[in-house]
Amino acid sequence: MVEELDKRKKRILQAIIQEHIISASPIGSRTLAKKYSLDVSPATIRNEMADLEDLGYLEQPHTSAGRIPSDKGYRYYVDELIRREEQDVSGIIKNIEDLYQDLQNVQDIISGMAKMLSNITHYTALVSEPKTQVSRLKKVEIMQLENNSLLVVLVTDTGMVNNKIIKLQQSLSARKISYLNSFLSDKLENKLLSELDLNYLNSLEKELLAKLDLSVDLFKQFYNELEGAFEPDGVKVYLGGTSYILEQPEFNDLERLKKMLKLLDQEEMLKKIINSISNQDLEIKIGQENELEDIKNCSLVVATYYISNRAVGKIGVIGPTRMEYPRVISSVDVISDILGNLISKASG
Amino acid sequence: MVEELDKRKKRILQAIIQEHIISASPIGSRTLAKKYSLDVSPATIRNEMADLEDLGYLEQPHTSAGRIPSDKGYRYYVDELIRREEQDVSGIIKNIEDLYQDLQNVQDIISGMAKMLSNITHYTALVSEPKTQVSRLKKVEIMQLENNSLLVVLVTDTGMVNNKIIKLQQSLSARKISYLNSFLSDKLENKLLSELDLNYLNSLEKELLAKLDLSVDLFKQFYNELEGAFEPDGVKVYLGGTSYILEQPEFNDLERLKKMLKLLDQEEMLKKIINSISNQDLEIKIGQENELEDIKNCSLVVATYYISNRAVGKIGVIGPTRMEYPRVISSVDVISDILGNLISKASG
DNA sequence: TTTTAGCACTCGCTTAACGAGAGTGCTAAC
DNA sequence: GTTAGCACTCTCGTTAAGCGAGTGCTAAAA
Repeated sequence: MVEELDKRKKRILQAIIQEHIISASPIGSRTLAKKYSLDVSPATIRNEMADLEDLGYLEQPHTSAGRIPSDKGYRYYVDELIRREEQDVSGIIKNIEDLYQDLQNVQDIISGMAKMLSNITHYTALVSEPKTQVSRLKKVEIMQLENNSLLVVLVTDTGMVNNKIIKLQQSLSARKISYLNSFLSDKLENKLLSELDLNYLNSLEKELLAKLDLSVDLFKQFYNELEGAFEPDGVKVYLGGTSYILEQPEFNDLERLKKMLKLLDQEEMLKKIINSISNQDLEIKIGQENELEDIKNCSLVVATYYISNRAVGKIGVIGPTRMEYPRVISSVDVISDILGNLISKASG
Repeated sequence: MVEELDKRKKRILQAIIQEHIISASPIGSRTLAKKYSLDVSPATIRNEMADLEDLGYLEQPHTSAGRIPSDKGYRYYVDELIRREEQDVSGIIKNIEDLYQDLQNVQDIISGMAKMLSNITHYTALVSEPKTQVSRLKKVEIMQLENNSLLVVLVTDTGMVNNKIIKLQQSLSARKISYLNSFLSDKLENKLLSELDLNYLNSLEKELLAKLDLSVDLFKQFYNELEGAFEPDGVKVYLGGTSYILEQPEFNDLERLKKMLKLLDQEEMLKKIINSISNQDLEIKIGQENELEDIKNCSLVVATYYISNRAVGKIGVIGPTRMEYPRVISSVDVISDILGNLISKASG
């Protein structure tokens, strides 16, 4: 399927894609001959272009228009024609990490990085929260707010803090609360959240009720929260720079624009999108390569970010297939690193 | 300025507005005569329409088009021509409160209500978090996470919970932490957040350092958080149903749509919008009545919501001046009540 | 005095026609 | 294998014509 192209074909394919990325319109043989020193006449280029079209790398919107790259063309470009390290964004970006140093709340860091990534790339950015399944519970604490309301605080080692106010019929003595805290700390802390399943929690409930005279109510609410707060599907997805899609000429069509914006408005959809990406360090999905019907005319560039060597979340951008891949790839790469670092530092 | 209109003029104005709200296009005399039983000929209606235009209630996009309502026309409609209680949405909405009963996190309640309001009205909804200045600090608690990191939890009586992980050079003994907690509880809890100014905090710092051997670091970080978390401008604004503006024909113009979406993409702007609304129970701003240049072609319907009788936040919708005012007004009214109730219960 | 019928006129919108421009594919010569 | 030349195709922007909805005015009717 992936034929080896001769040097001139490569050169021409690359030139067409680069030109198309800039102009967003079909590229003709004359333009190409003028702007790139290919040392052959337009007629020759035309022949080569016809070949590239036969091979599936180019498409013709209609007879007598120039050519545009196909998904396969972009794929070849990304895999073979660009050097990944080419772009040196690191210099510009180096100080971002310092800039965001004092954001110590994970949510703020994530939404900050979503904005940052979209600003750098000028595409819409997507970031998922750290996955809960691979997180450990670092701290469980119950505090009394008023006589019959408690605050439950849960902290994971990925820095996610979750809190809920629980209301009770009865009030609890300070002694009971303190017992409860040490009991829960003992049983829950440093456990993987995936270990805290219904079975385990039920057994805890029994054990606890045997020792302490408590309303069933409390524990039920408590583990509702635990389950709810950290359920796999509950992982939020943050968006940055939605309005950048407005700058893309491919969305000048009102219908397409509407479709896209509606899509980004549904959180369910964002979750699906980001979950459709495998756990590679950096994955690129071009057009039809996407499983989801609605984004088959888009490209995704998504990296996995790490907290203490665990792959916990994803960060990337979504845009038209005509995307500035080299710049975007470097940016996503760098920002994903920074994101991991910032969260690691913040969550100590 | 607000002339009294005779009965027929009122009737005609109302008919034009109602018709325009449905059709989104200029209304002519013939249409009006056909659809509404006004018992006069189109010619008569034309004369009346010309009068209404002279008085400023109607506008003509161009000669030989029908009339559309002016801002003044809508204002008259809202003030004089609709009965506020007319719409009975309460029935449909009654069970929303039950539905959301178990959402006990204030942020979730707010974003849930933003979505709900936008779904009911089919306009974009805006909701601001409870203002911090009028909130009391209900609970301050510092917990040890690891040797040199602490978790600070702040809870207000409006149910807002704020947490931050603080890193220190030294580690603190359990005794010190417990002392710190009772000290801070004593000095900070049940105070209005507006009272906790720099002066007060500085005096606390002195007092504390005198009694306890602490790194200056800790307290500095602590009150950075306190200041930061609850600063007036920090109040977030939640959006719901951005994509509903796509359904409005007035935004079928790509340029206008872009402008609007960019606007809603900037949180700063949303804050300005919602802060431009006075503290009335229900305020309606029609087109030019808005101070902000960018939304002079939009209408806002915004209600204040209350927690234990304090006006703490705002909830409303933004849409084209051609808005279904009666339905929107009732909806905003009802939902603002529900929002207040839900938060009160959750933070109770 | 108010209402109405009649009518000429205006304006926006849609459709069709047309020409310019860009680009192609093919053929034949280099 | 490469290139010049050329007829052909297709899009896009502009112009013109026709339609439809609606108006304002006048003069007659109520």
